[in-house]
Amino acid sequence: MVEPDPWGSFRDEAIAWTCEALHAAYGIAEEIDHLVEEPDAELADFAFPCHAFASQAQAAPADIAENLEDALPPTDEMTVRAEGPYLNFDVEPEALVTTTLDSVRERSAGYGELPERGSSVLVEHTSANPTGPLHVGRARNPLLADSIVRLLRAAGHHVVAEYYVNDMGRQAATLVWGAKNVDLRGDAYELDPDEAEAFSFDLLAQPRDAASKRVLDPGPDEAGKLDRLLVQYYQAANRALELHDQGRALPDRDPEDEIADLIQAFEADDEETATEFRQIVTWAMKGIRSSLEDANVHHDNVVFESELVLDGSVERVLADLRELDACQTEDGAEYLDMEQLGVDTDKPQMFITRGDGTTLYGTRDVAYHLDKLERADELVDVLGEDHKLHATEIQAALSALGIEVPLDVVFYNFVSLPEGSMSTRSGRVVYLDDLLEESRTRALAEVRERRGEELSEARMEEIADLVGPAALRFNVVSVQSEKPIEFSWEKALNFEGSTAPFVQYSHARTCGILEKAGLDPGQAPAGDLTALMHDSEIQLVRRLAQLPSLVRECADDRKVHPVTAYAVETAQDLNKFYRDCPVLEAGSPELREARLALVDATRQVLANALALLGIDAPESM
RNA sequence: GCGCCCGUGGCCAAGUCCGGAUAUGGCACCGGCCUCCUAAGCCGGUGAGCGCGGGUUCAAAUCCCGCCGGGCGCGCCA
Repeated sequence: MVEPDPWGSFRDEAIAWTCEALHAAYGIAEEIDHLVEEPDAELADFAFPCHAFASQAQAAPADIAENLEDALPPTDEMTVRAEGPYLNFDVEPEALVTTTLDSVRERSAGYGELPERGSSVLVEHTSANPTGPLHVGRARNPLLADSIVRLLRAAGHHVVAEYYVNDMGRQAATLVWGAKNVDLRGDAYELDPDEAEAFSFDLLAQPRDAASKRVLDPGPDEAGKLDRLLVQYYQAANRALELHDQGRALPDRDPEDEIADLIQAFEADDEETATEFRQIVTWAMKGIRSSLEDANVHHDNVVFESELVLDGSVERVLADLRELDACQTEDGAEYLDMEQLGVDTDKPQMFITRGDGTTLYGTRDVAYHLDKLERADELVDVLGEDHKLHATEIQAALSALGIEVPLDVVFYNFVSLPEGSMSTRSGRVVYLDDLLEESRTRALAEVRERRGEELSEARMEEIADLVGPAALRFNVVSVQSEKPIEFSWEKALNFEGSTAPFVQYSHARTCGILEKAGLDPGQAPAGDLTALMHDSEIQLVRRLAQLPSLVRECADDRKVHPVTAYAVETAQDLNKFYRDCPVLEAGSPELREARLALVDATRQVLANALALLGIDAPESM
């Protein structure tokens, strides 16, 4: 049985020894896990700063370090030395190399994965309103969350990724209203001259003309990617609402009322209305899911909020919420008094029904969380930071119902444009599709320039398909999720430095070496590894050893940016090794074999790290 | 106005949760490296003391307080 987590096992050992020595020398018995550091590689693998115990031990930190060193038995796994106030540990190269490379070889694609934890986690993510294509601002959600899902799976959880479709709210209703009432051909409507330019849509008294029919009953080839068409109806509907408010359009109608009527009819399960919503939402979702597939993001399950309303779940939750003392009424609408629930928020009232009796997003989301809870042990929601208040509200509502939900919410900041945040409604957006397409095109140009003479056109296109979307994904996900990102085409399409293409390229190099050695990936012989002694070799192995620990940390903290850093660092270490240590022309057959094993292991680790990011590793590029 | 998040070389990020050894990468810039396993690469160099001001501590980019700048929120929207 190989060690699944080489670095973690050495670290645990260093901690255990330090504890023992601390106890033996000073009678101190304390948890010191958090004190043990991993400083720069030249300094030590693990370090224990002794300052913390100076007063307890009644000794200078440097003396403590000396005493601890003396108290520790020598082993062939790790060396220990006192250096000033630090007790430094170095894993013996031989132990490091054999433990690590054996583990990688044995576990191959599973290297990095941790033992089953037996708990199930339901990760809800993306859940963008089905009103149009995914834009880059929101796309941070699926890109981030899909990697969190992969990390949790690697960490041994059973994970379900779910998309919650808000098909019954005002946004969806606005789109439906638009699809039924707006003609996008845009000629005859009378407006101020400057308005006409901004709003070139024709609002029709008659629903379902040619254009809206196209939405409600599209031809076979339009059904695939209808989100881009639909969003125009959504934008037009919003524009109509705005103009109507200003008294400049639809003087004898009230779009707002008509939208409210749609919601009421849907909640009352009016068949025709339900069909319209379902159809339009399904088309929008088809477009969104196809974009997600292009970005290699997967959901295991899609839940429509209307299901929860129509099957009575929301009604049952509502009944329970009404029982609460905190539930009060204002103008016929019901709300929960947050202060009474002991929650200090910006909004003291959490409305759970409208005056017309229809429910609100928050109410339905409470029901949805209860539903999720029946299907998993732990919940993770990935939400934009604009949902922070909403998240506290539903958690407050849930705990008011006496349900402690093991819910972890991961917030992210939006990707914005230099001129401000992206907005579907206004059309100030960069769509994910366009960016993916652009990235692919750019990648193809790059491959052609570099390898145009050697590779076939088909192969170059394959590579571009792997590299373009990967560059984008890597880029978005390499920044800590709570930091804002300002979008720039230049950065998004950069293929040098800390990027996916650099990591992929390094992976391709390992494959190139193996190929020249006549070996298939994963087939390097398990020879005598003790020949690996060069600093660059050891540093590379050290890096490989760390993947499982990284997975544990990232999965537990639900963060993915350290994985991108790790992938880049591994590639950098590989490139240094590549520079310093000839493989095919190594000095001896033993060394050559050992280096081939290291190359093969690195190939595997790079591929595994990229897999956590939803990125495929090409064998050549 | 109130609440939450962010503020690190010219630019972009890591490090901040759990305070410790000369602050780590990338882009850009300057200078080198393709008779040698793919130059989407490698080596060297210039450049920050971590928004500002206090405080705690043997020790602060990391903790506390105040301020400034940016984002988000404060809907019978989602």
